[in-house]
Amino acid sequence: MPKATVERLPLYLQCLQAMGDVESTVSSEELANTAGVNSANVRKDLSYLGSHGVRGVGYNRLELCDQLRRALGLIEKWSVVIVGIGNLGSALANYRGFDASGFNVVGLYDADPAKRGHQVDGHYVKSMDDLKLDIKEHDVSMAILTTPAAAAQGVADLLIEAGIQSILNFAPSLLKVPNEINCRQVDLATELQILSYYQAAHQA
Amino acid sequence: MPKATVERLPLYLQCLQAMGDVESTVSSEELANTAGVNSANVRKDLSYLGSHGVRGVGYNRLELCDQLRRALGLIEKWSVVIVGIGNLGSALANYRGFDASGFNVVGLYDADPAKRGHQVDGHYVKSMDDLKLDIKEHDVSMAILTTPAAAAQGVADLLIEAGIQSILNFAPSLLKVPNEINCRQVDLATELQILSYYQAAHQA
DNA sequence: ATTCGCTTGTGAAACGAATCACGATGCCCA
DNA sequence: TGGGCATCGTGATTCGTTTCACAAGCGAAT
Repeated sequence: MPKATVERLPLYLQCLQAMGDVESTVSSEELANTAGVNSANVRKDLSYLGSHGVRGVGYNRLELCDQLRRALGLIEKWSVVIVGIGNLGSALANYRGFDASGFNVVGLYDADPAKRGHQVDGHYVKSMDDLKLDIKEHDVSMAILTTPAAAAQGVADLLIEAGIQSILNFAPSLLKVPNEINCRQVDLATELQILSYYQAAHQA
Repeated sequence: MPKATVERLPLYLQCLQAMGDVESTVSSEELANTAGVNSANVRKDLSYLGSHGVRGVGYNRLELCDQLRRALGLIEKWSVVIVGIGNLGSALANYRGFDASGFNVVGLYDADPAKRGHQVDGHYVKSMDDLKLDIKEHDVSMAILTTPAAAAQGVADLLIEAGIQSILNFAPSLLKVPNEINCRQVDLATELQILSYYQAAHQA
């Protein structure tokens, strides 16, 4: 499945869920409009799912949701840890959107002893020493990294050693990870900078 | 300038800044390694800046930083408002990375009266009623949206009416905006879902 | 002054993704 | 039962981006 397609599947899922229960069937055209893409693109994307829409009618909404969830691996509930419980880490720990889509935050960790014992969203913040054992014990495969940039690589190495397979990194620093580890970088300042470019260009 | 290039410029800037003051000159190869891209790609990207590296030597690090900042429009200091002061909004208000790259958070707004008067990072949370006037008065051109999904479109419309030109939207809902408005969508759950896909695929 | 090694800048080629265009197909209704 | 309409699935095309490959240029050393 093309990378570009994979990155659109969550969008489709979101759009379908937002449609409410009114419509039992959607056309590629409809979905394309709400998702802001070309309808042929939608059809091609969905065709990778082995999805079978019905010609003349469209796709069954609930069935399509199901297929998307299955394709995205959202059938199983993934366990996630968050490392770095600053402002952003706390916010993510409290974020309800994760649970809603099949992710289960099972532990919060921070290197700063002052943070320990504090409770965030019903979880006690634990020490980095607990990290490795917890990951192995609870079969955690995903981690969210919200440490300062300087600490990110070290923590990533630790996580990988403990058996983590996917990392979502919010620290503004590029991680060096082995090929078999999935890693995505989200940088808030970067996003603003991109906007800044277009805005500056627009004014010129 | 190609879209793909624009999205890499902040990365280059980040890499160059992280290099410390040791090196006064960098080759495309070096920068490519730290940024995780192909060196020819780096050179082509930089060539759009009208940058002139020196053959046999490389690029002057500081000069290149400067050129990147100029290209990205980071010379002028942008004023930013944050709307929706929940967990994520508060975290972003406290985030130091924005100031560091030329953005200045000038106001926080929330529809919930219970939030008013609370202070976050030295700013009082204000009412939505103040939003429009503040934007016009202080010539604010960028907004960060961290409201619940259901409120996002309404707030976006309000912001645009008030003269905002760029929106960074963290709400998990796609915004309909006029063409001339720059809008970027960052969805945390989406990111995890993409990771989920690759991880599930990897295990199969 | 000449040679050598390194690095840039860029045309050309390869690749991947988006879009177009249309045949194929299923549903509804007369 | 047949015709018409709506929509899918997909080959062909176009577009944008990445990568390759190499000539041109600069600096250092001899």
